[in-house]
Amino acid sequence: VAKKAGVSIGTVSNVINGRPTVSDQIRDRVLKIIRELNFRPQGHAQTLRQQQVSHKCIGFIVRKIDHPWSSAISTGVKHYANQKGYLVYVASTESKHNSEQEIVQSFVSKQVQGAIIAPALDDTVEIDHLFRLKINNFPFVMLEDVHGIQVNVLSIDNTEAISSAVKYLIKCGHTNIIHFAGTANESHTIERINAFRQVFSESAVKLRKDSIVSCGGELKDGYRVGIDYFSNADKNKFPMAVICFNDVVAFGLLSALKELDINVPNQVAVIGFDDIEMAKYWTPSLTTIGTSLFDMGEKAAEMLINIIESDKILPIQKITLHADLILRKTTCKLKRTPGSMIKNFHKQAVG
Amino acid sequence: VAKKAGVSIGTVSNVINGRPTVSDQIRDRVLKIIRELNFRPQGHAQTLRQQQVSHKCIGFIVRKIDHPWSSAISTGVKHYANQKGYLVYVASTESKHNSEQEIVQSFVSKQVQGAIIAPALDDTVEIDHLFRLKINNFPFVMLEDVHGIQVNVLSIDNTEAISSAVKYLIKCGHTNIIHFAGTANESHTIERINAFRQVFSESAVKLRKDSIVSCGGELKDGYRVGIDYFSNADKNKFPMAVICFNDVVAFGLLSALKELDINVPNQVAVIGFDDIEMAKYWTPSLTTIGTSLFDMGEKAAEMLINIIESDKILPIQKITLHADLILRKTTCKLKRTPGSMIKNFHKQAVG
DNA sequence: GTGAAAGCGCTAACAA
DNA sequence: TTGTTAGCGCTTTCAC
Repeated sequence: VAKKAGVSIGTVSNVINGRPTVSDQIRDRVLKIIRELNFRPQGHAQTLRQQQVSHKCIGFIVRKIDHPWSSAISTGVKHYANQKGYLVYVASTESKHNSEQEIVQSFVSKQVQGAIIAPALDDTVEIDHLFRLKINNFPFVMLEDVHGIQVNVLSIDNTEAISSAVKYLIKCGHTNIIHFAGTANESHTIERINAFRQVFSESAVKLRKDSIVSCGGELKDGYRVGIDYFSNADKNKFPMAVICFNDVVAFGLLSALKELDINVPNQVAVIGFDDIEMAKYWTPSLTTIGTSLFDMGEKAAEMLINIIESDKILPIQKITLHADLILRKTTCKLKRTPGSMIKNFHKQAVG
Repeated sequence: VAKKAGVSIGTVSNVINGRPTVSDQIRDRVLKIIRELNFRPQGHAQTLRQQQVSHKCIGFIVRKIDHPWSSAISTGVKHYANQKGYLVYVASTESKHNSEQEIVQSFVSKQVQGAIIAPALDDTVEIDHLFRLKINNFPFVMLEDVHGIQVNVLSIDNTEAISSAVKYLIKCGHTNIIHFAGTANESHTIERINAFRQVFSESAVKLRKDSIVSCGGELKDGYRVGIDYFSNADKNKFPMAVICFNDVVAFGLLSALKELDINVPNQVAVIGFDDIEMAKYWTPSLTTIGTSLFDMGEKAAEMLINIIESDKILPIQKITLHADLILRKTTCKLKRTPGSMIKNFHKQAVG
């Protein structure tokens, strides 16, 4: 290392670690050489030698870091982890599978002690890296179930959630209910679509072929698809109801409906998913389906840290959280029969 | 390690790394022992030995991970970093200073190669850890200037930003302009308050004593303070204008004003700060001050990675970005003189 | 106040 | 196929 450049070797170590047993003269010289060589000590070797329990920390792998869903869960994870003395690193895969593998691998090599993973699933599910983790007894908790391997899972009951939303809409008098679905390939998207289909198969209300609209999971998707769908929409179909893949899609849709002068909730009812903080503050405040994301984060962190701190191997846990329908202002009971509504609202829209 | 438990030692290594030169019988036995002992290999030692350039990665230290400002910048950071083959870890300090120190230290020990830091500043600014970084030639870029040390900085021109907003409001005919200020101790908060004061000192319009309202930086702060302030507000003071610390505070305020049936922008004009994505989609869409946060993230990552990849020490860089006023629907030119407005709007509010 | 040497846990190359 | 050994870059102990 920098020893050749100036003097000895243990001395350099003493300088770097600010030990007082070094003469000012030598210290200055060493410091100068270090700067000249742009020398950066290797943390790995330091911690290895020091046997320091380095800083305890866990990782959280999300699909999109700028999505409120991720952020809200992060906050819960962090809260619990910090209590237990762990730092949290958040890394985003952008739903790319090889990105997930890289991150996982880097966590292992960096001695991150465990991970919470919102998996980036696509069609060709590769889970080699998860097997590798298991071999290394690397603790991790998934936020979605993964087929083909026994893992710890904390997830949400999408089927029940969608079902309660659809049933509520039907009770309100809606017959024309559609779903703005999320990004293809994501397991939440698929589960929610399936749940949507299933509820209809068990109910008197019919599901139309075009009831499931492929949309995406972001604000701009909701807006774009909202404009596309409703600017050409047959007003005779009103009142309608849209269950959105998540809250931000719902926000985008609400923005589009506002622009098209379509009344919410009377002409079109909107339901979101996740209950992010802003849902309550939006105008009109958003009816949505959700469980406390903060609690979910805390729970995931708790599961993970239990595994980390146990010296025995714990049995696999699979926990499913229930989501509640939270009624706000983007839905309401329809006052009249759909038939009479049509003219009424049409008139209103024109006048 | 696990050698004593079963057989030899290099063999265990071979098993863990899935090398094919191991008999099934031994592999199974070793695997079983590993599981029994809950043995987790040390990534540090592995990478040290392998001299693998481990995965290149950088860290991003934010104050609040669930704040859209952080998320938006993260996205830019990640985009640029990934292009260059770096992973990004995001860690949040919750504005706690010792948390920042811990994270920085853990980055160093984990061989994260550089960091972008949104500093958690409080009154007693401690920057020992930053000095330590400099000694180690650890590359970092700050998103706010720090006194007492020469560091690389990418920041935003708060003074110019606030100034342009105030001037615009005055041009619109506003005379009663207030500021919902952010969290105390944060340098953005202080800079914006100072800028606010300064503009008035240079203008004909007077600043009242109570024009700066301590609020906070979150959605619920904007809502709470909005309700407090305007439910008791003297309607004679209308029209007013509020420059908020950031966009989410503005959202909270808009929600409060809606609840209080106060018209935006005619009775109260609102300006945000940051121009986060939702600002455009909110109803009414939010007038705000901002620079592209995505670009800012990219720029910060670019600065950082340049430093990392240079074998020489680069000169300190300080870059200030300009923020533009983005006019949307929460502000407008006032049509009449303030005097005549009062009765007019009062009537409207009652009717 | 400074230098030499041992050894952290692991992998890779080689010997058995 | 398995066991043995050197050595990654650093810190630390102990002579000097």
